[in-house]
Amino acid sequence: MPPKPVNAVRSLSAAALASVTGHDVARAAGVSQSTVSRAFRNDARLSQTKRAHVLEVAKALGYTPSHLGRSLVTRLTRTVGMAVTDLENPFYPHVVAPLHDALAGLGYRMVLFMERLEGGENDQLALDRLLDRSTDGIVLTTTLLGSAIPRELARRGLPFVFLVRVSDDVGGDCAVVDNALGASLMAAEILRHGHRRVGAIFGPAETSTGRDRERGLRAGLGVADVELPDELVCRGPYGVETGSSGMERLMKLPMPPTAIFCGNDTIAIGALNAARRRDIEVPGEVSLVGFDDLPMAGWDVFQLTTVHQPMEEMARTAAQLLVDRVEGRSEPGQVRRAVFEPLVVIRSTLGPPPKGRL
Amino acid sequence: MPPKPVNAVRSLSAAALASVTGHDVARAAGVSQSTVSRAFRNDARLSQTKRAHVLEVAKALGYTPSHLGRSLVTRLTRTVGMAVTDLENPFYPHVVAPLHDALAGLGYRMVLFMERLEGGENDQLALDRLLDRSTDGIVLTTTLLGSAIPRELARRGLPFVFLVRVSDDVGGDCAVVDNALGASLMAAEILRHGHRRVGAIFGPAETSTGRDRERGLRAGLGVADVELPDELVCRGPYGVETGSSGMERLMKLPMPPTAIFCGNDTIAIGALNAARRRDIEVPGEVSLVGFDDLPMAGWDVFQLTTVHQPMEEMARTAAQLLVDRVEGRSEPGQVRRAVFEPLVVIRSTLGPPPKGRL
DNA sequence: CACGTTGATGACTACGTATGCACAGAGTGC
DNA sequence: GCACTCTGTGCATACGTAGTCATCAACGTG
Repeated sequence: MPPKPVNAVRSLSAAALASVTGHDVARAAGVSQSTVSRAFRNDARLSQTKRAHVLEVAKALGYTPSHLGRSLVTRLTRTVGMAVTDLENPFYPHVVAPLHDALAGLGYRMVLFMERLEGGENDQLALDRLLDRSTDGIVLTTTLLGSAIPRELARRGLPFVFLVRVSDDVGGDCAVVDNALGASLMAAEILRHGHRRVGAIFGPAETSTGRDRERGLRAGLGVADVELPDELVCRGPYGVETGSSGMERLMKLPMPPTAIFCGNDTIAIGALNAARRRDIEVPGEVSLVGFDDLPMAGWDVFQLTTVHQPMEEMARTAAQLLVDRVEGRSEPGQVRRAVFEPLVVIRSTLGPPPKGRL
Repeated sequence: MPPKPVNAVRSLSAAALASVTGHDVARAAGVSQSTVSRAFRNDARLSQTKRAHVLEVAKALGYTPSHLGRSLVTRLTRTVGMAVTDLENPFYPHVVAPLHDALAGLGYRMVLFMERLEGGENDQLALDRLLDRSTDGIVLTTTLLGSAIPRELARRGLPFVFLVRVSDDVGGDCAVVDNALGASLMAAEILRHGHRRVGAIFGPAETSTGRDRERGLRAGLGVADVELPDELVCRGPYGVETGSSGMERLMKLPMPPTAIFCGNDTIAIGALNAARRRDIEVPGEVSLVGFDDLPMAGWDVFQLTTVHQPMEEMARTAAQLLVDRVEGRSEPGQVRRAVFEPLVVIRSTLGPPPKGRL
């Protein structure tokens, strides 16, 4: 009786990659695998002649050491994860890029974790990917205030650092700008121009930036006894749409504000778009300010007055803080907070209030 | 005699992560590691009761299967690399994000490889990172025409796909828009408005998009015997600065063009900025068109007439093509090219030439 | 000349997981 | 009661690398 035909729908052989390993190089060079490993790691105990020979053979065979094998045994991946929710927001590329470069400078590679939603079962899946040891540490940039993620990371002992935003129920190293201070400085600037009827389009209240910038603005205006009545306040996610619809609503009011503080530059740009659409002059009829100082804010079509935060420096610092944790150079119990100075950048969307509306 | 004190400056224990492994779970649940593995992979041969028990114990211990261990033995990382040079260019976030989502939908994660320069020793380092088996395949988006990278990937048998740009000396699956066609359609639109003196600010000649869009524009204008004299042509990288300086140069000419074709939207926006700076009316004094149709192009402050390319669909297709390769569903020798239809989007930066300058 | 000493190298194992194989026990048909 | 099939589980091994220990040759040195 002939053998039963093996009908298994074998998981299609993944292109049958003839991956060349250290053993192959060893065989071809007439040495042991250990020697190949040592040659690539420039181990001092290996003679230079043999090292040169091994490297030559390796090059001829097209050998590249496997990251998986190496990481498994060293228990170090030399990889850092970065959690971002919304890369299409013009803000994040400007934090991802410098962070990538900073990490590269420290010998680490960067992996992007983009998660759309937070909460629910989805959350567990996302968390698993953070915790599966493919990464030595995590940079958190889009954490919501009540997020379970930092808590879970702390519980599992995976190093992390907050960048831009923080979550205050779980302590952790962070690199942020002083958002409240920045907003209050901008409030002073608004007051200095003579505004007394001020509106705002804030970002989400469940983010530390949204909350702190609101707090700073209110405090700063309070100095001159200027209030921020509810009817002059809008709120929404950090996107152009929020600014656009907020602007529409505020300017339709019987007594619209003479200046509007926007939660970030993206919102401000959305507001500027609405202004253009409705033929509202800025700053002629209404002044508009942002926060972040995106490169875009300086473009001639915008010339947005805004609050600068030193993104490159913050990213560099976050990278350093995280790597220090990963490599065990930080005190385990001690939290290191890097708070940067905001800087008001004067351009041309903030002017005096229109005559007769003061 | 007391033992000699071990003074070794031991490589600072990386936070001494008590990583819990499948063996730990097995011990705690009173089963073997194999059973733990089977529980997590939902192996049919495992009884549901035991599976439930194992998962419960695993959850209590906070166990997450190691990506390294798994990938090493399965020889599949379920990870795809994406090579990008310049994330701060407003274009790329809009390709990274949909690609990430498409890959996630297919069960793959995405890793970003950002390399600043191409060429030189730097190149070898970057290449090594692509080839170290940390990835099942690569999406190439910023390939230069003569690049060694696709050649090397092909030689090593690592699957890859071109997205947006291609390199023609090495064949490979790709998802691109028909750039030449798009540019020629735009040329027809420019002609239809009555322009005869047309200028251009092209992207880099060493990119397929730069080359093909130029070719398409010239061909499209040629239909009406309109030439593109050298003095009306600028070239530069795909950034706002190129558009800005190009615009300055062209509009200072004794006989400036009445319409300018820009290599992409970013260049066009740079040109619009220069126009704003110099108080040049668009399209009153000069018409301006772009290519890509970034979300930004539709903003009220720009209202840029441009050529749309279906980025989400292209990204989805690229993801599918690559995964087909990785999982061995594609014919090894056969190249699959997905070429998408461009679409001219009429907004308000293209109008008739100014009277008396025709 | 016996004995450390040094320097260079290989054999071997661990890392955490998946999986082929063996095997135990329960059920089934005759 | 026996041969047989199933079902569930554990054992052992492999994946590619780093690093520990042993080995071995060459080389002074007293």
